[in-house]
Amino acid sequence: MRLVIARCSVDYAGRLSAHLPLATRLLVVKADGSVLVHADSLSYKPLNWMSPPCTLAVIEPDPEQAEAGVTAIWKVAQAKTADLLVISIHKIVHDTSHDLGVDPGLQKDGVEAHLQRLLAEQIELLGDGHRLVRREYMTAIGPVDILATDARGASVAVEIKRRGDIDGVEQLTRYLELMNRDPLLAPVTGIFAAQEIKLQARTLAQDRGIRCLVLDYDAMRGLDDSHSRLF
Amino acid sequence: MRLVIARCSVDYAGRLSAHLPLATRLLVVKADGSVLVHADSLSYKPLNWMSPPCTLAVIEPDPEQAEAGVTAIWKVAQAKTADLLVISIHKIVHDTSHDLGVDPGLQKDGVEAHLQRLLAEQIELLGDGHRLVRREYMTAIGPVDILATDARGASVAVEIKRRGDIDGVEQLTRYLELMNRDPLLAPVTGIFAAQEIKLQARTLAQDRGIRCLVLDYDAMRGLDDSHSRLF
DNA sequence: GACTAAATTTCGGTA
DNA sequence: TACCGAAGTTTAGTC
Repeated sequence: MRLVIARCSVDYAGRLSAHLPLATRLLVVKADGSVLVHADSLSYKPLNWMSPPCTLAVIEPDPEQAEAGVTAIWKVAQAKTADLLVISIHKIVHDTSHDLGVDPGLQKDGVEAHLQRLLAEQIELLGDGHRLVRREYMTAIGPVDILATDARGASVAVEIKRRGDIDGVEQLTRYLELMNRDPLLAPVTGIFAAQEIKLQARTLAQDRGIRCLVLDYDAMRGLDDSHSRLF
Repeated sequence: MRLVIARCSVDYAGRLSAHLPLATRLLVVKADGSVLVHADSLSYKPLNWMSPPCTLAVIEPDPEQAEAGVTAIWKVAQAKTADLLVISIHKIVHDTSHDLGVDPGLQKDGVEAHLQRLLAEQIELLGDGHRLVRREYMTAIGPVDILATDARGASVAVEIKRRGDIDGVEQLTRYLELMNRDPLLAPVTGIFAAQEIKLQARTLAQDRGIRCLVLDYDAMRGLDDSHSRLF
């Protein structure tokens, strides 16, 4: 990610035409090539931007532009459409680059990861006497969201979804088949936990002996002490 | 505007709850207090943000949080609603502040400023023999968008709007009254130019002897050589 | 100032 | 993959 603070004017031509007069603004060039133009106030939305995929070309100003004080021109072109963003830079005040790496669980994370953490903390929601073994229990075909034990000490594998669909039941079924081959774990029973469980998924789960558990996100959030400690 | 690159986790509670796991991200604190959390990819939209009016408080982590590696906690609270954004900072990689000043014509500008520039370049659109005197001609009550002369050398004041409304006619009327008191300028006639002129505005203008001119933005843009030079 | 409709809408889920 | 609808919607224009 490259951060530039520069005195510049901006022209955008695409689905609409827009022009921003000369002023000092923040220019952000992200790793995927997208460009954001931000002012120092008014909302989270950039004044102008270019969405990926796009390419940035830095070109020299022509004599007339140079005469007007332009030191460099950034041309940001959309790869798929004809959209074009032109930033005429007069003076660069700040220019740094940073390697941020890939953001983890960018969208997958959110409610589902939160639900997993909450259920791990409130493991008794699975039933009296249940105890947490660990979250993200690794198997050969991927991590099981939660591994626990029931009141009798038998293993319980929990698959968590925001919306409980057939796919989730199939996924849990694969885990259970694999885990039940492990003599140290077997017998392993399954719990399919979600905020909302579709009828087809519920039917399939019950047919396979998998218990269904509907999670009340708001109630769980209210009980979460680490949450109430933060807020 | 303050730019911080930090390894952090983020929690938001408001109209929804969201959690972002630990990762390196860009934090932008704008002059109006608003805060943006950006990742290094995927769209112009921040991962999380807080809209103004809001207040930022930096607090010390409690022992348990410090043990987990948290060095500082930013609490960003919305002034009007109960929305709260909590950024748990583990490590600050970069931290700079910059005075950007107020962005000029933030929304007023856009098409209108572009129209003004285009009309100044294509002053013959006012009629044969017209010549540009200057843009943003200063008067005691504010700048007239364009001052020109007609074929006979008489002064012409032009008020430009994107959408021609009653207000714009009133504004031009005030300028004309003032300018016609100046013996060096008088007599000054008025032209009300806009992409679209409302019937009421047109009627009022004609009643006051002000000529109406509908501008074809796309056609003017196509004729603008500085525009075709940029794009 | 409240309401309505568009947005360079974006973003997610569903068929 | 295309369509449909919500969004922490935001934003601009109308009444």
